[in-house]
This record gives sequence, structure tokens and C-alpha cells, in this order.
Amino acid sequence: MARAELLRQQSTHLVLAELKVACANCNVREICQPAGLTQEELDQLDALVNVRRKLKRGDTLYRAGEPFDALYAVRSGFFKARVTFEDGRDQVTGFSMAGELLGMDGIGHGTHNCDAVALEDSEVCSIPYSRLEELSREISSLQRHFHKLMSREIVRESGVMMLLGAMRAEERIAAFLLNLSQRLNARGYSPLEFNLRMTREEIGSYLGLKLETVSRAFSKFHNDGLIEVEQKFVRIKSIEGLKQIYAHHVS
Amino acid sequence: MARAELLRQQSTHLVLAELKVACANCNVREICQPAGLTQEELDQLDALVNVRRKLKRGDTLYRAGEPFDALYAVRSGFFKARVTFEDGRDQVTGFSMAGELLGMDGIGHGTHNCDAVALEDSEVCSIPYSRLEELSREISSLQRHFHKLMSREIVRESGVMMLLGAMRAEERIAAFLLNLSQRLNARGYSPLEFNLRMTREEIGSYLGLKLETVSRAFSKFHNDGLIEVEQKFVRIKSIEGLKQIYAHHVS
DNA sequence: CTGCTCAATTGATCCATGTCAAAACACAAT
DNA sequence: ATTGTGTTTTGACATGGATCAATTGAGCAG
Repeated sequence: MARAELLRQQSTHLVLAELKVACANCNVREICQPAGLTQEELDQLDALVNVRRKLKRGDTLYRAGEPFDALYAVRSGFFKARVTFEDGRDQVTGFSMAGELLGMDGIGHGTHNCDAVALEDSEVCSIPYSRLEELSREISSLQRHFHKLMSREIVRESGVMMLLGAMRAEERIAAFLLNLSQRLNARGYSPLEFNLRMTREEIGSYLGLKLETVSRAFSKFHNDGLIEVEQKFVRIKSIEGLKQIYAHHVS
Repeated sequence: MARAELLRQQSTHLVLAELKVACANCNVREICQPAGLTQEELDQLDALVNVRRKLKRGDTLYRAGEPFDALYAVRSGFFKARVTFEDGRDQVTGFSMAGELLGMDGIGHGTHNCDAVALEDSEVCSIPYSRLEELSREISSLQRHFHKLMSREIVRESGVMMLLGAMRAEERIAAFLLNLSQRLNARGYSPLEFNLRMTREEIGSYLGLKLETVSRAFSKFHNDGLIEVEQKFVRIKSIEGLKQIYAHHVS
């Protein structure tokens, strides 16, 4: 093994050790910290979330068909979930940012249903599912919290069905930008200026559109003064304007 | 109160009493009977699933915005789930038949996210959510089973996203028929002959298509000898033919 | 800096599905 | 049977977004 490689690994170990902080101090509170836990319960939770894993851009966290045994809390970075069809067609079914939970699709049949791919260098905490089950039998607020997260995923997906089934291209893209903005805001980032982590093609796949259509919509919103776009950078200049894109629909 | 009305109510009570059978004997096993329960656990389950409710065609089991407090197991009949938009547009997000579970969308935010409407006279068992939570802390196979059902709903929805985002009209409709056929089969009904409970418009809404497009696809499949359709009646003549509709896609 | 590759933009054209309209049909109430 | 209402089918036409193609730009390796 090359000396540089060895050094890199050692330094990685060092970094991992530093990052092995308690869940109680984790900035990704929403997942692993349902309100109202005792100190003892917090310690149990800490023991549950045992492994932290780093991924480079392009790495897959898991693939469709692989056995399921853990959920993943995104600590930093950005992921896409992708379902592939028999004939090779695929579709992006969601994007996950820091503070969100990944992998709940695997519980139902014991194998993952989609690929989770890092869109930038990322870090996750893995949460062994069998231990989550045990612990949530003991800590009812954890149980309740976990059920809520599953249910919200169901609701999120029916929102996407609405996008895909009932909205036109520009409405979908306006809704996409607003959703991204709102989630970034909830995580403490600027809701008005951000860098897209995904390509136009990935946005298109998620929204059931071709990349050219996504690009054209961005250009149109830009010309209409609703946003500024330059490559991956987006600045939203009029939240209201974007909302009107799909509010102003006449049926 | 009119005499006829009184009589009707009394007779309803009678029917309810008759139907108050134990979960152990219920034909809707998949929901309320995770494998391997002891007699005591079965009795507990029995007490959990307390209220049976009858709905006439067109009745809503619950509406978006109403407080959530129970899940519903469909004992007989057929439902659609529908999400309505601010501007009045709506979309069917799913169909549920006997043996399936309804209402998991409500857990996340404590209010229902969609309307559940009976498409024919139906009967459901209501399962108070707070008691389901309690009981699933005690009976781990119930807990596991419930988690699976939630997860499968997530997987189902990402399948629909695939339909809506990546498949063409005829592919969507072929997939829809095959899915219906497979679910009917799992419930012990004929997978090759059945009556649709929903209109072309409802199918279209679910699949992101207009009713005319649905009708044309049915006619085309009929002419191609894949199915027979006459109004609501469908006979599938070639499962393989339907599968090839979306397998034969060249990308 | 140069060349390479991949992402994004923009224009021109095409086509799958939507839209509009009319007729046939089914079912329920009277 | 008659009438009314909602569903389905079918045809003619319109259009939003896909497709095809060319160009520009960004990021990266050498």
C-alpha cells in the first residue's frame, strides 16, 4: 500500500473519531431526537446509532435488491433515490439532504427497493433496524416519532404523484424550487440562494420531464425576473411569483 | 324520528352484531393477523379492532384535514384515495380493496392528507391508532407487521411515480390492469375477469391521463385481442400480451 | 494554456396526448 | 316506456413537451 494512501486512511480514522459525537450534540436533531427523552434514553439512542459512514460523490449508499438492515440519517451531503426498471429506464424518486432519513423503502420486503446515490461527498449515520425496533418498543416517543417519519414519506410521495399527474412542466419546476427552498430553510440554510446538487437531467427525471424542458423553464423564470440561475447556482427573487405559477392555473 | 328510520337503525344494529366476529376468523387476515400470535395476543388484537363501519357508495370514510385517530382495514368493498389541490384540481392517489389498510397518511401530521371515498358499498374495521401503538410495543410481530405495511405503501407509491414519470399512456394502463389483476388474485378473486369499480375518469386521474385516453387504450387492447372490455367488465385474454406492452419499450 | 468531457442552453420540428364535440349507451327515477 | 343524468366511445383538431441537433460553457487532467 502506498504511503500516501496509508496516511490518508489514518487521517480518515482521526476525523471519524472526532465526529463520533453523541446524538445529543448532533446537528441532525430531527431524526434521532424525539422530544422529551430522559438521559438514560438518550444514552440508549446513542448506542443505537453506531456507525458513521462517509461517501464520496457518486458512491451508492445501497442498491435496489440488496438486503435491508439499517436506516440512514444524512448528517451532511445530498442524495438521490433512484428506481430502475427492467428495461433500463430509471426514475429519480427523491432527493435527501442533511437531517433527512433514508432507507424506509427496505422494511417492507427486506430488500432495498431503490438505489441511494450521493450527489456530493456525504456522511450518514446508520441505524440498525432491528435495534431501532427493539428500542422503539421501550421508548414510546421514539416509536411515535419513527411512525411519523414513515407516514410523512408516504405523504411526500403522494405530493409527488400530484406533481407528476396533475401539473404542467413549469408548475412542477416552480413547486420543486419552492420545496427545495423550504427544506433548506428548515435546516438553517438560506432559502433564497443555494447551489443545486443535481443536474438538469436528474431534476427532469424526478419531475417526469426532459432535461431540455427543465432548462427552458429555468431560463423563462430567469427572464421573468423570478429567479437568477447560473449553472448550479440559484437565487430566488420572488417566492410569490413562483407560487403564482401554479396558483394561477385556470381549470 | 320516522318509524322506517328506526327500523332501519335497529336492523343495522343487528347486522353489526352478527359481523362482530373475532379477528381470528376474519377473512381479511393480512392486516390484523401477523403470524405466530398466541391466543392471548389474538384476544388483545380482537379488542383493538373494535368498531366496524359500513359505508354506502359515495360516502367518505375520512376527509383531508380531519383529525386522524384510526386506521381502517377494508373488510369488503372498494375505495379511492384522493388529494385535492388549492385550486380545485384533484388526483386519485390510490385504490384500496378488501384486505388492504387505509389511513396511514394521517400519522405524520395528525390530520388526514387525503379523502377516502367508497366506490361501492363497503365495510371497514377501524383500528384506533393510539391503541395500535400500545399493542405493537407489546407484540413485536405486530409491530414488525405494521412497519412492513407502512413501508410497502412507500414502495407502492414510488411505483406509481415510475408509472407517472417514465411510462407512456398505454404502458400505464397495461400496468394498471396487471396490478389490479394481481391484487384480485391475491385476495382469492379471479385475476382474469373482474368488474372495475371506478370510472375511466378515476383511472385517468390515477394514471395522469384524460378519460378519453384511457378509453382509447382499452379499445386498442380490445382490438388487439389482449382484453375484452364492456363498460366496467374486463376479461384479460393475454397477461403476456399486456406485459409486453411495457416490456417491449425501446429506449 | 490545451484539449477533453460532460452539462447546459437554445432553436427547429414532431408527435403523443389533451381538448372539444357529438353520439351511443347504461342506469335510475317516475 | 319515458325522461334525465352520467359514462363511455369515437372523431377531428390543437398543443405542450419530446426529440433532434448545434453551440456554448465549465471543470478537470495533463
